[in-house]
Parts: sequence; structure tokens; C-alpha cells
Amino acid sequence: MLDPKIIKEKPELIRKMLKDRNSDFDLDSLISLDAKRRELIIKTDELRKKKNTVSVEIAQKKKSGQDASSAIAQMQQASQELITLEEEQKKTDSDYEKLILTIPNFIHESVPIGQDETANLEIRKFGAIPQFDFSVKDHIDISQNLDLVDLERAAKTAGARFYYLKNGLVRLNQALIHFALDYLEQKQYVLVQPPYMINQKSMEGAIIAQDFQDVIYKIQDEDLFLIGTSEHSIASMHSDEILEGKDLPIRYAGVSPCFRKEAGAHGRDQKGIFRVHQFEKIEQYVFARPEESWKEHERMLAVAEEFYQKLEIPYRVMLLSSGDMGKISAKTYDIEAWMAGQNAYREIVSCSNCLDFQTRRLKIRFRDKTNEQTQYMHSLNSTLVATTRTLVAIMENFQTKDGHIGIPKALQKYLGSSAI
RNA sequence: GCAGAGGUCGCCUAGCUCGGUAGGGCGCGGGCCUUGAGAGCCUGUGUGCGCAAGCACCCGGGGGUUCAAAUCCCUCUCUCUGCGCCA
Repeated sequence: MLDPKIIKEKPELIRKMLKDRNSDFDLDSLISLDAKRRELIIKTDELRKKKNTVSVEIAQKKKSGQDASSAIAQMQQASQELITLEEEQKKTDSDYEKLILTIPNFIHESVPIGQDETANLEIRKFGAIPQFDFSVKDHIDISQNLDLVDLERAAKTAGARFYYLKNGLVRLNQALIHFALDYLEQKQYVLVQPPYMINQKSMEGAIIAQDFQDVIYKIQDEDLFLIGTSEHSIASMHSDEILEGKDLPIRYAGVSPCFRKEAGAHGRDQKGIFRVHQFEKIEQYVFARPEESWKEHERMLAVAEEFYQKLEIPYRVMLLSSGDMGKISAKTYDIEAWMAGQNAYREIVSCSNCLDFQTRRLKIRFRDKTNEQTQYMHSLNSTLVATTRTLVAIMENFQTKDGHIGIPKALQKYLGSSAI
């Protein structure tokens, strides 16, 4: 959510952002609803003031034994008027609220303006692309040959985009999680295993309504939604709280399964475990002081890059364009890992600064002294590792001529072996 | 799941029986006093609208009764205690 004051005072900033995002958001409706909302506040406040005055009068008259009936009549009339106005106000407020929650976030000045991913900028590359003296397989062939993944039976029991991991890949998945947790803990992150289901209010704090439909699974007859990432749980963890400035930044390492509908992804990455409904993810989630959030953003990216360097996975860092970026992010870097079986770089990390967009929705504030004005802090999130995609990268990049999989040195002690 | 007790301003607490402007303490800010510090005293301390003066709102959420609700009624939710069930 954006600051209502900025929308009111500098609508031209919002218009530019909407244009850069190719958004068809109806700003004029929002502005007129806001005007109507404020007009109603003034009117109802006046009526309440009248009621308060008359109420005191009634109390005094009753106390001294005078007749209060004319004052009571006034009171009844004012109450009636107020009920009508309050209904209108409720409706206006709710319309306004719905609309303001769907405006996308501001865009940082360093973000390239463009329609889609073709306008993304490559920032840097790391690692040499592996060369093979045999014909390269993709992760589907490799995992089928080694009995590491059963997609057919998963399709039978759950549907497309599900999988049974088996044998060494179960261990490798756990090894990645274990390694990632050790890595972030050593960097002083607070480890968090959050609720895997959260209520609607919390979910709305973390994402924009329309994403519900495309991404989020709902639990039947309960006010509960399966999280799409631990970001959703951790964002709302401090909702309605006022934290102490001295505690910032707070860096969380979230570990959880992630559940995604992947609606609208028909046909893309249809096979294998690259794009699935369920996977494990270790996430960086940071609450920072506003003036430090851009520094934190670069820091989180560096933490993620170092992780893939340790895993010996070649990657490139992309700066997403205004048209390719998520609505809640002001700036997003993606890390794309080289995947030998696809002969391409594919997204494995997304690192975003959301400014005060989430914290404003969730009322997460801080202050340095108890009587100081509170401020919204900034929130940032970045993948450290989404296990299935990294498993794909390892399987494809570390495949051997005899059809097995080598293991990156950093993972060997967690796996207990150097090959699968 | 059942029963009981609770949720009041950043924190603690009074007020609820019997409806009439939510009081006190702590913490923190500003001021007075002081050579300085401390103590003491004064004052401020959440949200909204407004250029401002100021006004309105805020007692876990929602609804009801009433001229008027922290207070009475209903409902939901969370916490605690006991019982039950359970990996």
C-alpha cells in the first residue's frame, strides 16, 4: 500500500509509476473516493460533536432534576442522521480500501523502464559454463534413470506438477536445506519455521488481491491459506507491532514448504520438477530502517550470490524491468542459474525491496524513543534457495558421463557422499 | 472438544457490581528548579480530519439494547488454568 498522503499531494508521481508499469489502475476513482471519504469524516465528526455536547446537557439536567426531554429528542435526531451518514461512510471507506490496496508499488530510479523481460538488464555473470564430452541430458532423464523422481505416480495421486522425490534426491534436498540454514545462521540470521497456513488478513498484508487467484491455495471452509513462501508468514509476523529502532535491521531466515497454484503457467516447464506446486524454500526476509533498505537490498543479493558460488553453480544477475517486476516490489534482482540440460540461464532467486508497501498494510512500525512519532520500516525479501530448482541445476550441471550426479563440495559433508 | 478466568493508551494497573468526558504508575520527551547531577514539581506521550485553532475516534474484533456503553446483552477471536483427546 502506498502512503495516502502522497497519493493526495503528488498524484503525478503515481501516474508516472502506473505508466512505467503499464498499469491500467484507475487513479481518478481513487482520488475522488478519497475526497468523498474526507468530506464524510468532517460531517460525521460534526454530528458526533453535537451528540457529545447534548449528552453532557442531558446528564446535567437529570442530575439537577430538570426536564431533559427536548435534549433527548435532539439526541435521537442526531443519532438518526449519524446512522445514515455512517452507512455511506462505511461503504466509501471499504471501496477506498479495496482500491488503494491494489495500487502497485513505486519504482526505484535505477530500474529500467520497459514492457516485459526483454527490457531486463544483465548486471554480471559468475562461473564458467560447464563443457561436456558426451550428450547432455536434462534433469528429467537423469532423475528417471537413477530412480530419483516419480512424476507419473504423482500425477495419478495429486495431479500435474507434483512429484515424489526418491532415494538420493531426498537426501540431497535435505542437504540443501541443512546447508542453507547453517549458512544463514552463521551470518547472524534468526532462523524461523513459520506457520504453513495463515489467515486472509495476513495474506493480504503480504500480497495483492489478484495474486490470491493465481498463486494461493485456500483451505475449504476455514479462514486459512497455504503460504506461497515463508515471506507471507514472516511479513505478517510483526503486524500491528511497534518495534524498537535499535533492533533493526531484523534478518530472518525462513524455512518452509511453498505451495503455488501456478495458474496461467500452462505449457511452460510442464515436465519435471522445475515448476511445481510444492517445494521447500529457505528465504531471507529483512525488516530495515528506510534509510538503510537499499544497502540491505544489495547485501541480500550478495548473500545469495555467495551461496551459489559455494555451490559452484554458474549464474547471472538480472535487474528486472518495470514491466517484469512484481507489483509489490520497487526493485528486483533475479539470479538465474545455468542449467546445462536446457542450455540456458533460468530463474532461481528473486531479491526485492518492497519499501514500506507491506509494512504499511500490516502496520509494522518502529521508533527509537517511546514518545517519538512511529515510522513504517521497510521490508525486503530474497530467495536463498528454492530446493527443486537448485536440484535441477545440480543434476544438470554436475551430471557425469556414466549417468550419475556429482555433488558440489559444499554439500558433500551434508549428503555423506560425493555422488548419486 | 468441555469448563472456568482473562484481553483497558509503548508497558503495568484502576474503573465493570449499580451505564453519564478512561484515572493512576512506569518508561520516554520538553520545561521549571539546580554550579552540575539527582530528587521534586509542571507538561506532553495512540489514530483520523484540518493550513491552523481545534474537533472526532481509541478499552481484543463485530453486532445489539439505550438519549448515552470500557461498563448491560449476543457473537467471534486470542491468552491462561483445569479436564478430555492425541503424534
